[in-house]
Amino acid sequence: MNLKKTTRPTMREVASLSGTSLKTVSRVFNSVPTVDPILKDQVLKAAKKLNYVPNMTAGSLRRTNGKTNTIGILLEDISNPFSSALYRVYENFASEHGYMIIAGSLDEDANREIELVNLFISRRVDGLLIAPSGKDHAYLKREMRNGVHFGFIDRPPVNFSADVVLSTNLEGSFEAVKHLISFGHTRIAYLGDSPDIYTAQERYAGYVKAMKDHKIAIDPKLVFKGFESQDQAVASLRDLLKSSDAPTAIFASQNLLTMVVLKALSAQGLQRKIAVVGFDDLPVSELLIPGVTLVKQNLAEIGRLSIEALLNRIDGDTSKFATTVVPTTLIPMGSGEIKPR
Amino acid sequence: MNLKKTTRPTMREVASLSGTSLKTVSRVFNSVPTVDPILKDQVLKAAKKLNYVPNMTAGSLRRTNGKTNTIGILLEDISNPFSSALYRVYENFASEHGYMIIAGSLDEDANREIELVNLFISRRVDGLLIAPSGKDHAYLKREMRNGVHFGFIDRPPVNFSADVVLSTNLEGSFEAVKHLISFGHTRIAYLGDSPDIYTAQERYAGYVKAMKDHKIAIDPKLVFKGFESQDQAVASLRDLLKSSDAPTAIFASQNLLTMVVLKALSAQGLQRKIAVVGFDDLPVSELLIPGVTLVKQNLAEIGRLSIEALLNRIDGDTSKFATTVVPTTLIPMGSGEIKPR
DNA sequence: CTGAAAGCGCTAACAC
DNA sequence: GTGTTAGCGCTTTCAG
Repeated sequence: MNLKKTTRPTMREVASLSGTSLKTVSRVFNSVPTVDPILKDQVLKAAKKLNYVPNMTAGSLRRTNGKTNTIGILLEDISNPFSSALYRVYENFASEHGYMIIAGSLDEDANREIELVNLFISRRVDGLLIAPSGKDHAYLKREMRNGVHFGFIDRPPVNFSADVVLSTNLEGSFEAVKHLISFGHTRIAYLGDSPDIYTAQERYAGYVKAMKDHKIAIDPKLVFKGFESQDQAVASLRDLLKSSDAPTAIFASQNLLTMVVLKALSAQGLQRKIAVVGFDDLPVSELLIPGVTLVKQNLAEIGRLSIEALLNRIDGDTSKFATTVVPTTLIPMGSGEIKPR
Repeated sequence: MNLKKTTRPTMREVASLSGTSLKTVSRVFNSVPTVDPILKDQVLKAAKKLNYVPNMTAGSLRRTNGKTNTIGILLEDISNPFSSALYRVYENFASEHGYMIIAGSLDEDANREIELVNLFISRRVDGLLIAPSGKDHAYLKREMRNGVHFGFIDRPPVNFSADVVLSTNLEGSFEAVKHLISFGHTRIAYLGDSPDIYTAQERYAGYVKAMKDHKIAIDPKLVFKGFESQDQAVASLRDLLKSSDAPTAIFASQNLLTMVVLKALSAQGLQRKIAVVGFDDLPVSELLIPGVTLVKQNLAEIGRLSIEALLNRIDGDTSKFATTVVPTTLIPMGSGEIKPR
């Protein structure tokens, strides 16, 4: 086996081919204006001939501020539309501002969060944007002291301070349930994730508040938090719909759960009988009959605000940390406007 | 303004705190087995105390093979389910094998492809996996000579040789159209992307072959290639459905187009009258009534095969480049089994 | 089994 | 305006 030393050209080789010095080549590639146009031309020609591409990682090693122009993004699951839409916002923004993104999926695993934070720090990211799975972020304090910048999205950090961008989870749920109540419903089921999860807590609180505000007692038989699996959710819902306790309306506090509800209803031919409002966007919701009334988060705005704040921090902004709340929007499409029988 | 020299600890500091040498610390963090357990312990303690995280980018600078353990992925659009599903396959595989992924979206832009290839090479990726937008990949030859490895997915490269993983585009379309024919259809519309795009060409060829095999003449009025926009597609389709030339079945060769078809049909109450088969998966297709018959690509397999091949190349595999074809699967769900009136 | 010296490709500092 | 020297944080020799 021969050593496979990469034959990729270096700045030094460009320098010697162009008859200039290493430093002049460096100046040319860093767009330093005070370079003789003639030399610059020679350098560029030599670089082209050798197919030279600067080594950014070597550069940032010596660079004063040590910046790598890389930011790490930790999302729930990049294959899910919520995360991938955010990813795309970050990708576009980063690319416009000369940054590169590295991203990873956490899958609600607190250990994975710590692993990926370390992995990304070993690549010396300038900052990290996190939709957290962990329940304690004190471990990030040391990293922050070491110069890494942080921003949180979707859920706030615990035992740690940083910029945060959230949706109006409570208010959005409140609005959804109030919407159902305004059509005459009182038996409104709630489907949500485990109360471990911040957003699930908030959304449940919105449901409770709407019910209380309208003096409607909450029937515990209509409240579901944290199914074990999608199949179990479908089964529970099927049983509920067949029972004499069946609700006349359902609030599904998350897109996968909305899907479960829609499947269960259409399996029993109830999609025009029982009202549904879902939290989060749903692909092709407008193709369904009736259309699905949804409370949508403004992902473009969440993405923009969070990365803007992070890049400002990296650029030296030392103002107080801020929590920004981005409004959700209820969009009536039919399923949420069905009246009780 | 004070210099914000990052105070992040270095190997040297860990060495001096642990009373060992730089090299011993290096050995510990590289899991070299021949280190005195006592020294190792001291090093680990010191590292923990200082919150030391090794700098991988500095390491790969000096490392013999120059490997960065990073691979770049160029996809069509990470916010689209096809790309994000692939991304997730790569993320998992890479993470299991000690690699990191950096990814970007091309949006059918050939220049963006070149830009991102250069950007990723400036980060010294070990290899690049590309779902290409460009129509000429001769420019990659120099990079390959410089030691970068390449793999292509979804579409083959042009004027360049590398490993390729494709779906059975032609065969999948052929099967879809044959399926419609078997239910008695002869007026079958084709909706596809611009023939510039490899997959669109292949899928159209599958349509043509199925029609020819069954001696059905193709009516040019039923063939649509490359709409300008989604709105234009909806409008064209609406006009067609109202005209006397209306088809009895539609083959939509891509998921966005399938959505357009379903919208147009449901707007006119035709979803139970006109048969539809779509290429590619469609989120929540099973919620629709009727269910949507689809030709699905095996993304998990495409992802696995392509990254496996790439990592093998990086590890020194110099065997002949291979093109691997992954079968599609037709899944009857209702919409494709409607008979002509 | 351990450590000192050299140097990866680049930028910073300071001459010239 | 340009070049030289040093050195970023690490791994590689190679000598102990």
